[in-house]
Amino acid sequence: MASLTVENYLKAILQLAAATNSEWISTGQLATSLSVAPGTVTSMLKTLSESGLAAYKPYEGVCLTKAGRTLALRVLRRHRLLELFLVKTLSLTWDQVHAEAENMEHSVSDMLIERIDEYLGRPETDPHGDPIPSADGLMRGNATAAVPLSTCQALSKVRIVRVLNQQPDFLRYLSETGLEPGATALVELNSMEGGLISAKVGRKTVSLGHQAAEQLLVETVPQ
Amino acid sequence: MASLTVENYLKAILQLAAATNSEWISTGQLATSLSVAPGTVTSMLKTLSESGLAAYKPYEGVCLTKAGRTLALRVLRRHRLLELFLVKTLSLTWDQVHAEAENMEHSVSDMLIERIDEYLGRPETDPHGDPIPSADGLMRGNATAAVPLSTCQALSKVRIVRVLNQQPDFLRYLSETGLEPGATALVELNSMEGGLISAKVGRKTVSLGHQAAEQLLVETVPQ
DNA sequence: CAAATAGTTTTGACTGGTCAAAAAAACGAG
DNA sequence: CTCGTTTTTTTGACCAGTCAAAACTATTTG
Repeated sequence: MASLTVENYLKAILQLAAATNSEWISTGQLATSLSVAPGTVTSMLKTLSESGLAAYKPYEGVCLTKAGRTLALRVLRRHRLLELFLVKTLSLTWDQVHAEAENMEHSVSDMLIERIDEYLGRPETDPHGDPIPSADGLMRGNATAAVPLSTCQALSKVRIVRVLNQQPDFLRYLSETGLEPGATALVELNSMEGGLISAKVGRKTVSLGHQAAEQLLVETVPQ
Repeated sequence: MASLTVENYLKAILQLAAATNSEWISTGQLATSLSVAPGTVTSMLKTLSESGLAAYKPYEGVCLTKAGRTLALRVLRRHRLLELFLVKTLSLTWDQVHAEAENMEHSVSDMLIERIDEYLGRPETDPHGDPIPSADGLMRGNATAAVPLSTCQALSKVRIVRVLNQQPDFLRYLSETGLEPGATALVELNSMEGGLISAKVGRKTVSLGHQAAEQLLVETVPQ
């Protein structure tokens, strides 16, 4: 059984890889992401390498092996199913569940996760629109052509499908303005120079900085 | 924050104290109950003592302080609310939830427990009939005069209110025979010599050894 | 009451995870 | 290409939790 710590390292590698579009992750990136000293990461990477969960090249970085990737996806699956489960059963808001699931994801059995999956009707995505890896350890779907809101032309009509940033404050702001997964919006302005984008959602117009808009993935809706 | 290990030691002390009706618990009892070497217990007891969670007298044993008792009850509260929550939402059977809650009880926030408590309608007992400590760290109720089934006279009518043993196999056997909390039974025979007790539950008659019957707490029902 | 036994504590050692600080390697700018 | 900066690794240390086995204390029993 992989320890809680190992699970967290694997998950961090997986998510950094996804966020940066590159298999290999540096020691420093991991140290920052896990809030741990660089030396600690180095020693853990050797451990992961020895147990066949990651490939580690000194001074180059680390990359998950098949086994490591599968394990990381299992953790992610637990995390996302737990998030959705808490939202559905206890009506928690989506900004509350991330931290909660972070703790619980290491202490629920496969049996329980299977029951939750069944209860929820085998969902494909969690409350943030993040895809839920399948039980056999594969990251599925994601076939939809989602693009960052920041790249959308004025006058395009879009549906929000995913929010990358999980910070509670940010999520609460999105809730207040109605920019939740599933909602549709009409882009009214996208100004490179001003570094902001405005969209009409419901009857209100919302403006976001580009940095924030990059965190929202949308798909265009035929008008 | 108390570590997972500290929480488990405190909980074990509390439960051994309840099971043996004595404040003071010996090193050996704890070692057995936690499946750990006696020496390990000794060193942990010193730690607990230093952090003011338990009073430790060498060669005598250990006893929870007020603070330790409160913390232990909080863990127990989390455990029992989780059990009930899993039974209610996912229709798990009561023999499945104990092990699951054992793992989860250390990784759920107070906020989540409060929401679960609310969702369940502030229940007083878990699926085994064990009382749920209140949010302010008190073991409540238990005022009902529950006695072991093994002490009941023939012809008395009883309602099962609590099952002390949490072993899945035992619980599954109880389910099969209908001896679950809430069920009523008519004692037909209680033989000291034979060491067994028979009761009619539903339309079937069930026989139990005295040792098993001690694990079932019942209250007598006016006929 | 003394000797045997049962229970407890001490000792020394180990693992997993962590840090700070020193040493080494890689990189980038002139 | 070389010097200085950044990044990474090494080193040595620490803490929590654990064990096995030796030393010790308490209890029972002959």
